[in-house]
Amino acid sequence: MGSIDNPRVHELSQILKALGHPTRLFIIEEIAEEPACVCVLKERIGADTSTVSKHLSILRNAGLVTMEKKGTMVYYSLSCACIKDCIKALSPLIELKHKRYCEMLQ
Amino acid sequence: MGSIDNPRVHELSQILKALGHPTRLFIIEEIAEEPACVCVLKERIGADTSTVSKHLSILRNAGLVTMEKKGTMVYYSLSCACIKDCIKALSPLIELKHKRYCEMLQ
DNA sequence: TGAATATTTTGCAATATCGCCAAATAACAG
DNA sequence: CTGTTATTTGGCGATATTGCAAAATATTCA
Repeated sequence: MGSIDNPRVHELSQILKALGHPTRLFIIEEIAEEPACVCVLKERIGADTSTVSKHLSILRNAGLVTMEKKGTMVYYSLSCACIKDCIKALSPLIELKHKRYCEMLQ
Repeated sequence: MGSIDNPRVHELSQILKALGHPTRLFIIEEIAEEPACVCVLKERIGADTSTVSKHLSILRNAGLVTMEKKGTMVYYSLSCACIKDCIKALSPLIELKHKRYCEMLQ
C-alpha cells in the first residue's frame, strides 16, 4: 500500500518543509490576513530583503503562495485557504504539548 | 500583533519541520493507521535502523509521537489525531498543484 | 534616456541535516 | 551471568539550508 516512494508523500513533505521555518510560517500567517508586498514583510520580519525574497521563492516553489505585480512591488497571497486549516488543525497538539510541559514541571 | 518572535510561531514551525521530510511523513502516516515498532518501520522504509530511530527521535522531540516499550521493542503511535487532520487539510492544495501542472503542459 | 525604488539572483561562509557505521544501552531467554 | 534481539547514541563525511552582501533585473517617473 503506502510506500516511501509514493510521490504524494514527497509532494506533501515538500509543502510541510516549506512551512517548517519560523520566517516562512510567519509570512504565511501574515499574508493569510491580507496580501503583502516584500518590502512590508521585510519590515515586519526584520531581515534582509534578499532573505525574505528567498523565503518567498521557496514558498512559491512549493505552491503555497501566488504573486501579483503592482508597479515595482510584488504582492504575495496564499494560494489556498486550506493552508490556514492545516495550521489551525495543529492547535490541539500545541495545547497537549503545553499540558505535558506543565505536568513535567511538577 | 503577530511578531516573528512569537513563541507560537516557533513551536508550530518545529512541528511542521518535523513533518517536512518524506521518511518522517511516511512514518506518521504508517503509525496513524496502527502503532508500529522500529523494526517494522525500518523494513517498510528500507533504511538503516539508526536512521529510522533518529527520525523517530525528531518526531518525539516535536511531540508528534509517543512511545511504548513492549519487551525489547518500542511501539510508536501518534500523540494526537489532529496531525492526520493537518495533513488531510492540504489535499485541496495538492489538487490545485496538479491542476496547475496540467494547465502548464498546454 | 537616466535616476530611483522594489525585487530577484548570485556568491559565499556558517550552520544544520542526513544517512550510514560502529558502539552503547536495554530487555529478555536460557 | 551470557548471548540475543531491539533500539538508541555518537561519530563522520556528504549534502542542504540559511542569511547577508553585492550584482542583476524590472518598473516607474522625470
